[in-house]
Amino acid sequence: MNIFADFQTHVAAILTGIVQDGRLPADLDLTRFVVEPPRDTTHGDLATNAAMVYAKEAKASFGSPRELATEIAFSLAKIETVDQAEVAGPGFINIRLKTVLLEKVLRQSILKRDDFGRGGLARVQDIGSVNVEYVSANPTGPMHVGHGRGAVFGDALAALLSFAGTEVAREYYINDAGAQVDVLARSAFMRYREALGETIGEIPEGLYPGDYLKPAGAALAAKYGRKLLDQPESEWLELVRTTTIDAMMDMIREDLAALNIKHDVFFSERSLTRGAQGDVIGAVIADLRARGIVYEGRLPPPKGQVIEDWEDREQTLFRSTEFGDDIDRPLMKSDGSYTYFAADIAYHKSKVDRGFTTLIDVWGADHGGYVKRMQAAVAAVSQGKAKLDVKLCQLVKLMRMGEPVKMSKRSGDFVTLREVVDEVGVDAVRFMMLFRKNDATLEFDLAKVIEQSRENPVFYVQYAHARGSSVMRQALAAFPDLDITPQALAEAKLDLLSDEGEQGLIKLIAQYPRQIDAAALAHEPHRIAFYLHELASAFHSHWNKGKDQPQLRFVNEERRELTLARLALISSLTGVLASGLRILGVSAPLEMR
RNA sequence: GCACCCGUAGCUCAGCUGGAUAGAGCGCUGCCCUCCGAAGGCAGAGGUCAGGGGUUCGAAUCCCUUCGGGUGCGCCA
Repeated sequence: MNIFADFQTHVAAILTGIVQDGRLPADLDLTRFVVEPPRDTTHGDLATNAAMVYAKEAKASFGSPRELATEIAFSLAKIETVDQAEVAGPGFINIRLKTVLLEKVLRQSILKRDDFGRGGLARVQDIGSVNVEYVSANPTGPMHVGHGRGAVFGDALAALLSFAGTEVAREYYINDAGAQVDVLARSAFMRYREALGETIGEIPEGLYPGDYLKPAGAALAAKYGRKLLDQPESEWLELVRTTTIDAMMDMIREDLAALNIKHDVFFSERSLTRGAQGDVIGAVIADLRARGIVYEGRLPPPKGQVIEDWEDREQTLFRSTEFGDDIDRPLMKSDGSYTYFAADIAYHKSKVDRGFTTLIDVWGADHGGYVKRMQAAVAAVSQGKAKLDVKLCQLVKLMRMGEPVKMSKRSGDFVTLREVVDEVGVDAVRFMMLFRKNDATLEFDLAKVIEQSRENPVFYVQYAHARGSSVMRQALAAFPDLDITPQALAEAKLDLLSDEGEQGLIKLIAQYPRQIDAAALAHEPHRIAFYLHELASAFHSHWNKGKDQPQLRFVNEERRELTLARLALISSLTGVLASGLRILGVSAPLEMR
């Protein structure tokens, strides 16, 4: 249950009443106002700006926003869960709830457990089913840390959307069709020769030098012996390419699995031209050409940079300018093959054809220049029915004690994701990747994330969960026969939770469903990480008060009823922490070791 | 030259799609804690929200512009 959403409905109903009286215009957009926690908690439990938002429309019947606010507040005050509703400032309405309502929220959060906060988005609006495409790293080597950020982000976003009540598919686009996979095949072939005892020396410029191809070469040697050695490249290329891509994808899947990431669909770019459907890209282009969106034409050379071999020629162009792009985009290379963009159009059309209406692509920030054309393409192939949101993930700067980490040469010129995961663990990697907005660069300090201190947000949040669990154990030690099942806790005398700190925690817990909805709607999983940090902080802070004021401690051996009520709060709190952490893919430990 | 992203406390960053007196951690200053609910606690100082204009009841948030940083700019993916 989401009290913010509930009161959004209440206020909308009151406004509708005023509309029916003819004192507000009939076409009033009732989604414009918000019900939110007030900045200052002394103002009350909820606040709405409704009267100010509709000030203009209300001018005819109401002298000022405050006048409209007064009328809304009057109606709100009649709701039985409302203790008080008063107008403040320029026209805010501050609502103070009866404690029974917050107690009800607490009770529900205990009884619903994992379902508290779930499914809110589905009730608010129909998002349709969502396709999240993330990682999509080229199958030419192990994943590096930058890939990891996109991977964790996409995975958490998918989990968040799913929790919020939308259908979600997690998808990986395998770029297995371009020139670089041929380079991969040639690189693997070098390792194949090496595995058969040849001295290959330095890997030639332009090929992939990394050691990670050695196993692939050895596998080829084991499978084909010396058979391929004397064949021309045209004979072995496809064979080697296919097996090597498979090996690379296995490696990538392992890297992802180490982060607990699993995709539903791996979509092969190659399948768009060589699959059962034949040349899908050609078909899509033909279709768009018939609609006048693809044409033959010339492009001006780009300004501000010199392209030496610029050749002014007529080419096949996608009319992306019609959908907001800066320039029309080529679909065919001069050698007659499709551009990457052409394939990507067909791929995104496939998503649309499979029924997705919200497409989310997670890319590295260096692909920012590609966003407009892809959105144009989605608009074109879906006839405007599907929306593409592209989430760009910025760089990750690896640090150790404040110093930049030197790049390892062992497996190329980057630090692999696997190295980092092995060093600091999944939880630290996932949480830190999400404890920042996706489009802000991220400083990741390998030393700090494993520290057990307040400075380390991963530890701080996990510790809150562990501390809560520890309270439960302590309570059972003090009252061995205590029934702490959710049913029993929900029946505790929750009105005993009268301390300011306890009330603050309850109000924060009541915000969880709203945080989920807002984060899901904005496609911003980092909000959950920050919310959890805030919740943990409030808990630790209240806990610390128990040092000077023993009467605030959760377990009170003299007062069984009070202890039970406080355990109810703890149970709700750890439930929300665990729920949020699960969305982020971070474990919620029962104790810190 | 053009497009996109970023610019908030000394540092690293939030700021709930336009709301009330702009927040957190680190660092800094002061006090408390060595009778373990202290893998610390409390309090305080610190801001031209890069600069300037605009939109309106109200702007860190939206628009324009300047400056500064990043990314990209047929036939790479």
